[in-house]
Amino acid sequence: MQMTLKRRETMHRLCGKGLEIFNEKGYYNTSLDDILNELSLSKGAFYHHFKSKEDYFINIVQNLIVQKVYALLVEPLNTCENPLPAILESLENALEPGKKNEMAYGFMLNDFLTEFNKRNEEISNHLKSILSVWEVNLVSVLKRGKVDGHIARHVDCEGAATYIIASFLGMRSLMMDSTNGQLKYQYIQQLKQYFNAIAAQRVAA
Amino acid sequence: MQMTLKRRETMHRLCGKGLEIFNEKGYYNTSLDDILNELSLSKGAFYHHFKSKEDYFINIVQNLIVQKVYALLVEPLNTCENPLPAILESLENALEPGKKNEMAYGFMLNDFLTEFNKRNEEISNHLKSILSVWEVNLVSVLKRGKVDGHIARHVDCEGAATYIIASFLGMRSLMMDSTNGQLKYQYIQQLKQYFNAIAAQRVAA
DNA sequence: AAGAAACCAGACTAGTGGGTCGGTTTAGAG
DNA sequence: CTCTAAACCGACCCACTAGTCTGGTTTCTT
Repeated sequence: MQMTLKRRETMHRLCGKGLEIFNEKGYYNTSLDDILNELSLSKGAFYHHFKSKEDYFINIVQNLIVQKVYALLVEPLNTCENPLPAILESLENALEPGKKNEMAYGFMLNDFLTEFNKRNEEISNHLKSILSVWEVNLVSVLKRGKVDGHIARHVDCEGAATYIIASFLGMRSLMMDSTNGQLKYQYIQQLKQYFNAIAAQRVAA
Repeated sequence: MQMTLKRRETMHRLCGKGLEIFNEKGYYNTSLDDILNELSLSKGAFYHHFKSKEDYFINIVQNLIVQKVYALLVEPLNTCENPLPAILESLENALEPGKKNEMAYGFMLNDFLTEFNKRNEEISNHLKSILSVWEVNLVSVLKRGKVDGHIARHVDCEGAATYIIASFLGMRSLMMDSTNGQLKYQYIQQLKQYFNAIAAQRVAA
């Protein structure tokens, strides 16, 4: 099955570079040749592995993007401590500029969501389902926090999750330009204020 | 100078319909013919009035979009009361589905911002400057609220403004699909929580 | 060794969409 | 009524890009 290995390797290279360039320039503003030239591959190679540009991108979404969201935004939530600081840390980390040349700034979710929204329903649905996974996990973690007495009982966990996601996506829109260092700091600070408001009151005595 | 009137009228029709369709389908996903057909105008007519598609859109931004942002998000802030409810109301109103067929959902700012971000720096800058106007006004209103004792003294007004804008932009991303009625409600509720956190404590007695 | 299957090169097709250009209509001034 | 200039028309041009096709090369199987 050596051929399968070769296949996997080429597809992997294609997906990796694809995500990189799509993230950089946007999906519709990137031609296949842009990617192919960069990898010294040809149209023939590409269409041997993927049946269309759309199929290709869905592949990228379901492999690479899903993984990233899990690693950055879902798994860090599973600490047994107070969920609020855990959420805060995951968001802060996700907004971090990429180490070295890697994907930066909580990457792309908002960008792709917006780009495909009015253009390609199928891809749009894939992306939304990723968001949905994140949301579900956020909600469940918040609810657990309520049970554990870290979050006030009156809090609407679904609403809170939606709100957190919205603010995060919005920050990505604002951080697109260069002057960003303090934006992230400001965001985290204000989020803390909000978290204070939904945290259980620690009544001393 | 009747000709100038004719000119203005045609340009006005073009801009209005343009904003409508661009908002609906996105700028790059809308061809000039899409708009021209709708108005029964020709390429020739278009290029008689605008020097390019880009020039055309900048025109739309600087006339129509600026106006809408002012009307919906800036002017409502100028009440002499507590700024927090005023902000809340302006956001709620801006997220309202358009009456009749008008532009809906706090319209387009986030969408266009994202669409042009990696594509057209000039337009991108125009849009950012609109955001900036909103931000400046938010900050000044917040600061006034601090002076008037409605907002806690420790609050970072710039940070708060950024945060409010981010959450608003993010909501737009989330509200793109159909199931939205309660999203807005959730958002407003959570925003209230946040506002509670930054409001001056009313110590009774 | 030979044949098949996977892999890849690159010219070509077809469709799209921004922008151009010469000609035609319209409307207001004299 | 004429004459001019602005407004407008629409066929055409050109650059770009997703996707196809043919043919060649490598790699595995038997």
